[in-house]
Amino acid sequence: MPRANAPVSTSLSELEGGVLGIVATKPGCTAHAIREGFLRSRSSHWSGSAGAIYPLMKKLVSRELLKVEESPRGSRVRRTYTITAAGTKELRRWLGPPLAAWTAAVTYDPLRTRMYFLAALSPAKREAFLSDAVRLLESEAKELRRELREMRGPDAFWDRAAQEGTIAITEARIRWVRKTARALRSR
Amino acid sequence: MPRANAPVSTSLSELEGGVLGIVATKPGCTAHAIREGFLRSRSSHWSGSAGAIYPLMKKLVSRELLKVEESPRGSRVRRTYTITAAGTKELRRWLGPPLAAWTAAVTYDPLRTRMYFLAALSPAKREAFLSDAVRLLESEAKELRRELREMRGPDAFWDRAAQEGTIAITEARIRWVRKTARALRSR
DNA sequence: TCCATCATGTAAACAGTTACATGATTGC
DNA sequence: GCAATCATGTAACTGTTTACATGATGGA
Repeated sequence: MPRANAPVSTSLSELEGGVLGIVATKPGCTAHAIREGFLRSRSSHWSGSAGAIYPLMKKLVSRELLKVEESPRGSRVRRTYTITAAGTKELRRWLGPPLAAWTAAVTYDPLRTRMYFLAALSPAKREAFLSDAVRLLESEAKELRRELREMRGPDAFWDRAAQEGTIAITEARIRWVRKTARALRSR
Repeated sequence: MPRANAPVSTSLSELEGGVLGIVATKPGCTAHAIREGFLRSRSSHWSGSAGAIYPLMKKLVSRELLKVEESPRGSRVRRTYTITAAGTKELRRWLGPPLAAWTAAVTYDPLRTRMYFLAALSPAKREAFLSDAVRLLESEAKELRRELREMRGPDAFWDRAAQEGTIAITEARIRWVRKTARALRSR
């Protein structure tokens, strides 16, 4: 049985919340611009694939969380999006407070997942794994710091705050891998 | 057109690598036991749903990365798994070195995702968001430290190392949110 | 005898990726 | 005129979740 038209208040998924947030901060943006944001992001979590974004925009419009303005562009249409009052309400609900406990839970880290199983490698490979990890993390941190330096102006307060989070966590990962390497050598 | 039987060397997905690693460290385990591990884990990344694990075990057996032993249990069969030589090889390849750059990339953090959009909240709600986040992160850290204390013995070296990673990152998140709250107040 | 736990699985739905396909606009 | 970029979309596929369904074993 298909669910009745627009169940109104199923809570937002992470991608939906993120897209709604982007539109809220960049009113009048296109789906393409939203994609670009995901594509440029250093997080590998979402690809920003067209197949994810375009259908999602339609869905958010049909749920009346976004409104769309269509301007003709030859045989095509250019669509720009703005958040509605209902959309802002849903965005705020998604943001919290209150925050769901899982939002603070341990996050997925492919390096950590692999760490559990390093016993399967030879001692030499383990060392190489750890130094490889440090090298990659350091280049990541460097790039993140460079990005931070380019975020200027009072409007960028929350962007900078978030970026400082990525840096803090990357630096914590570096210290952690280094510490593990030391512990391994002095075992 | 279905792809030709067992393409042998498509590289492992994260879940496949993880399952292979678990079987390598717990030879003779059941699919059920692997599920339990995911279900108990504090990371919300995988649910450990039966619909993910059971078909995956079959796939890994058909790729000859795992071998299965079947023992009758009434009208059912109990299946225990062991890693094969080919499985160990694939596991090592998945673990690295060399590590792919994306394994060190910024990880997904629902708190950070929300942080980008806090301008959409009232000042009071922002403060509440941040203190809520700290509270949740601290209870997470406490639980993680408790788990660490229970990991004893020389066999648990890598489990402890990974757990120390979760703690280090959670503590970094706490400092980051606290710092953001301070910056916000003195803006 | 009954309950908790161990154990195995499937079917439908869903979210997101990959790969493809196309057109419009702007600047050189 | 041509290339880069802006822009919109679809179809097939894949990997997961959700929800359901069932049976065996061991201990109180």
